[in-house]
Amino acid sequence: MAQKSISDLRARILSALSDPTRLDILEYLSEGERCVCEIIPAFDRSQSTISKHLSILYEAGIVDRRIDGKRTLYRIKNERIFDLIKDVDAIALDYISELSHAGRTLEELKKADRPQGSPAAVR
Amino acid sequence: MAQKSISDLRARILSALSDPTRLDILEYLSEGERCVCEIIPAFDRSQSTISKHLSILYEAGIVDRRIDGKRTLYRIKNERIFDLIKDVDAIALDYISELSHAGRTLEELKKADRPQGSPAAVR
DNA sequence: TAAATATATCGCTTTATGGCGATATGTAGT
DNA sequence: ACTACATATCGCCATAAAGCGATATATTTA
Repeated sequence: MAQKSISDLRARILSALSDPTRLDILEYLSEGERCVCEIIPAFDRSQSTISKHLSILYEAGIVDRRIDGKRTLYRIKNERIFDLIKDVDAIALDYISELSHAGRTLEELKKADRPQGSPAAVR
Repeated sequence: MAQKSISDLRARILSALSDPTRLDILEYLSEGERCVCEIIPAFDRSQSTISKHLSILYEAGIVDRRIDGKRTLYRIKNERIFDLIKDVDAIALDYISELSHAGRTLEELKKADRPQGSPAAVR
């Protein structure tokens, strides 16, 4: 059988994190458990695309899910994912300060980049 | 112009990290600055492939490089990359313990997965 | 049980990625 | 200037990934 190295495992998790939409979904889920029906309208992507992204995050062990009636609820599995993202930002900051990206700071980028609407009640 | 979000920037860095060979290169560089001519023989990949991987790490702002005579020396730019990898491991550990991957632990995987030779002096 | 709702999966297209050998570029030594 | 060495880049191929609409599956409500 194919020997799976720790680097393969790490790369699998990091691949799951290497997409902007999935990173946005994780930030969205940082506010708490949400059903797919709430996540879809918060992003400018088709239902099938969002479902796929959620599956990828699930299979990488980054989020967990449970079924409640006809809904499926997703949640962050390990809060440490946000520490990881902070480390990414620290590296991004090096990058930005170096290139002086039109004077934009990481904070400015953060503000300019929220998903299209906050979690709303779903009846 | 295309608006670059913080998620795009994060994804760019995370994409650079989402390959096992590049992760191995980073571990190799954790021991200190190394020239390409040392890195190549430590990995089972062609010269062009290693050079490409190094460029990807460089362009993502993860490693830095300097030219010394006919050599190019690469080094880790921000040690925080290793904190990031520790966070990945914490998530990987969840994943492993859950699936009980044939009883293998992360530590066992680490031991089984070293590059093929330690940095050696290059004259 | 029929209709509505929620989600996952399939099939497809387009684009990105990793790999390689060959070639180009640049530096050092002869 | 010529040769060897070190590294980057090019062109190509094979595979993976992201996107979508259509369809399948499961659950609730009528």
